[in-house]
Amino acid sequence: MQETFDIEQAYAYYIHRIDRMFGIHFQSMVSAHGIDVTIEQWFILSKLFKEDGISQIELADKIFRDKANITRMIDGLEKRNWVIRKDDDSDRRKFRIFLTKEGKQITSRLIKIASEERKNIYKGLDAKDLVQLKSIIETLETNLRNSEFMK
Amino acid sequence: MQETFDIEQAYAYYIHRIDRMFGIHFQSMVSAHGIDVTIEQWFILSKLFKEDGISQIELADKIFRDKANITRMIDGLEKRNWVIRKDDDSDRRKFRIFLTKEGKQITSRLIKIASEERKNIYKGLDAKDLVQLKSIIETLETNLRNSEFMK
DNA sequence: AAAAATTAGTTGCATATGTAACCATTAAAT
DNA sequence: ATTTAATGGTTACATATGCAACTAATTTTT
Repeated sequence: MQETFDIEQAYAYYIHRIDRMFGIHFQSMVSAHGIDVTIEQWFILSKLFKEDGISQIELADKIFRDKANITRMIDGLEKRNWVIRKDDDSDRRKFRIFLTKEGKQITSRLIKIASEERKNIYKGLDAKDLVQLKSIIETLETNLRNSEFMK
Repeated sequence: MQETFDIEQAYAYYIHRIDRMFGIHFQSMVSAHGIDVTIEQWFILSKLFKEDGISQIELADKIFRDKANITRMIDGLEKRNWVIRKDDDSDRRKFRIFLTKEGKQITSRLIKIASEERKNIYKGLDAKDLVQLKSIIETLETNLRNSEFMK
């Protein structure tokens, strides 16, 4: 068993590779349109596009980065005037993050760019495949979350 | 179309999340065994365990990082006496990377640790699921590689 | 109601990363 | 055979990241 272990059989490895490819592909794709955004900034922007006014902790949960990182990403987005922090009325520890007008514009552009490229990226995969992929990943997420090693 | 865009439907997002969970889970798992290794170092070690003596460029391709990063990772592994660089006889630009005795020992331990935890992580997934996951990811990889945005 | 514990967010520091420029060697073009 | 281009690897520098310590506000405990 141990002697025949093969990293090529390990899904974490495949997932890691494809994740890195997605990141590089995304950045190159948007930069071809003259936009400078990382894939994680894009995740944040599109989250906010869907649901404005969420807190930094909620964002941290969604993209699975720690809150220190979210602070710095929001700093960057705020510096570009794409998002704005507003105080939460009911809890003065919190901020609620909103897209500005410019933020909405750039996110719209990104959505258009990403949607068009999807045709190419998902070529050869049908709806059923994608449903299955999502379901498998959700199972993996659940198992990882329940692992004794995830706190 | 654009108005109904939803990041939750984007597979890059799911893949990114699960990748980060895998990374954190791995590190916490091995550190519970008193070992300090990142998941990427683990990828390199297990590659070498399977096929000793490959070059840095080959490693860079396999884990999809640039060669500058591989230089630094190999530096780190060499500093711990887990791997060793040897000159390539037929091409004096190249190194061939080998596991040392200690490197093989630690990799054996890691293989044992990872194999045991796999039962938990893949719980609820059968062989067919995993074959399908791999096949879908391979299609995505091919499509990304063929994209105009990947050079 | 005071003390203790949690929570949301920020900051500092040490380390990791991406990019581009660089060396040395090998391969290709002329 | 000499120049030119490409390849494998390293280095420098600016930026990004993970972690732990910290502040301020809120909740829980007593």
